[in-house]
Amino acid sequence: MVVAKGLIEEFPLAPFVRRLQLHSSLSEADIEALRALPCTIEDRPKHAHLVREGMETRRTAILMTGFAHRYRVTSEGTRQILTIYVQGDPVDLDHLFLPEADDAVQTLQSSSVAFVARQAMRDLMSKHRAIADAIIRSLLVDSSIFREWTLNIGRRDARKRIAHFLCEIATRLEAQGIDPATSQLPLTQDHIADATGLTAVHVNRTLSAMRAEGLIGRKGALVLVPDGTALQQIADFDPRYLHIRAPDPSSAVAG
Amino acid sequence: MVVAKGLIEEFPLAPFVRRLQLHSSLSEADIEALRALPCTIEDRPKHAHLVREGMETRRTAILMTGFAHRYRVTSEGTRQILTIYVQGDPVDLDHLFLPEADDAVQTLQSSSVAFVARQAMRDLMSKHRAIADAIIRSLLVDSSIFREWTLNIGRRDARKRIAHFLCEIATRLEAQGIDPATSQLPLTQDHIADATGLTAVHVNRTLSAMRAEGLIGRKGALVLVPDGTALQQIADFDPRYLHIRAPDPSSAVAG
DNA sequence: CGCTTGCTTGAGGTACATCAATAAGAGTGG
DNA sequence: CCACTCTTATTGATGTACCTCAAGCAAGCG
Repeated sequence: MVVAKGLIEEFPLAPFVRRLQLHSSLSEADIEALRALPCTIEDRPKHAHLVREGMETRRTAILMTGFAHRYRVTSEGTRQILTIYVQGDPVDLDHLFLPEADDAVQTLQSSSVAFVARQAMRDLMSKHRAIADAIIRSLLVDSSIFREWTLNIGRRDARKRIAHFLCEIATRLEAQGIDPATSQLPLTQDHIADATGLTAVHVNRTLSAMRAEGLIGRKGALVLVPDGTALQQIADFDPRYLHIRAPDPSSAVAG
Repeated sequence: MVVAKGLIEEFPLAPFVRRLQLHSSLSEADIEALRALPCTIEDRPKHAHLVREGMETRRTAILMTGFAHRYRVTSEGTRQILTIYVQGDPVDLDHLFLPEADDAVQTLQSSSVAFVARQAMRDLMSKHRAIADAIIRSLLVDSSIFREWTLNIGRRDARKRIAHFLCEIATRLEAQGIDPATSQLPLTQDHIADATGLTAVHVNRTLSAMRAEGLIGRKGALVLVPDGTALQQIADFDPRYLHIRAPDPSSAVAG
């Protein structure tokens, strides 16, 4: 049975499907199977933990709206943010295959989260080869992003690091159909510091300088500038590591 | 047909199987299938590229002996080493699922490499669920290691960073049945610098200090100290992120 | 041997951290 | 709608871990 476009828009996991389609092409049958995947949508407040270190989980979480971040903490208590999750991102696919979580995932603002039973997801993967591949590809892209962060923190100065970090988020939001120039990022300067391996004070000074040059938007709430070309140049940003493929018109989920 | 232990020792991909068993348990049938997997073993000299950025590959490489590293380079030409590969590590499983390589992999010393046709590996995965799971788990563990490097570089000082880096390699070598105290690591101080986000000069000074304290072995060729407990304490090293499970006696490949 | 590659050491500079205080929002309850 | 509190942003002064440049040395290797 073919599903009309209008209907597809409605189904709960649509942002997730869109996310998978960023890297993989799915047939109508695959999409239909994802549509039928049982899940529960729950709202979570700001700063809620979706995953905690050492936790064992029976279900896997997918971010439907809002933002979250994954982090680890040193024995001295300093935090390193490891990645930012945006709409449509599965946040803990690791748990489908690894027995215990090695880091924590926390919402950045009140968010809506889809939970899928671990076994249901695995069954789906074994029944639909293309979905299994799409999920593996999703893991690999995440992995590529982690590596880019290592490069970013290890080999770029504060200005470039922050610029690169912002470029990545903007690009990923855009790929998910969200305009980064209008949507405020719920990131404090502390978050940016912990994501880039800097201190909040230094992030503040660097951001001020960048704002003065018009590289990023207004003070207070962080807003990205409409045309990020200048920012990308500073950041040495090459989006290839995100592996976002040209949109495939034949299997579009979003209008 | 059951394979005698003695025979298993012989087969070419044994180090790879041992590596998979670090995280997954495989049945005799699975091991037999891996044993039958067609591959060619080739020797590569020091500094040979196994993967190059942008390259498209029909076959996937597994390190049988020796060492290699994965790296990226900024537009300014600075290098960041992203991970070290040791005996048994598959170095480019990404290519099984992603069309193009986003970083380069280079040997650190003359090494022996097994090449498996991309399609053969994928066929094996679809026929043997446990092997597919083992490979996915392998990807996830790699991913966890990348994240730990981000934490290491982002939130620890030079001394701890280097200590942590060395602890990781020692632990991974040990898990593969190699004694890190006797095997010399073919790492220059340049490599350590690029892996930890430091400069070679600073690595040199930090290593000297650590040697003076007896934390690591002799000058010249880098050798790890037999008992790395002190090093681990300094490094804030908790091996859980490596996800090495207790060895499973029922399916041991190595004696 | 000379040449290359990697290690070592010194002097001086700087990008970032730390500490500390103030200001500005943003939410909350009365 | 104000007063209160808590969080986040801002700014200044000072410190330091690490970088840069530069030179000398040791050792492997053709």
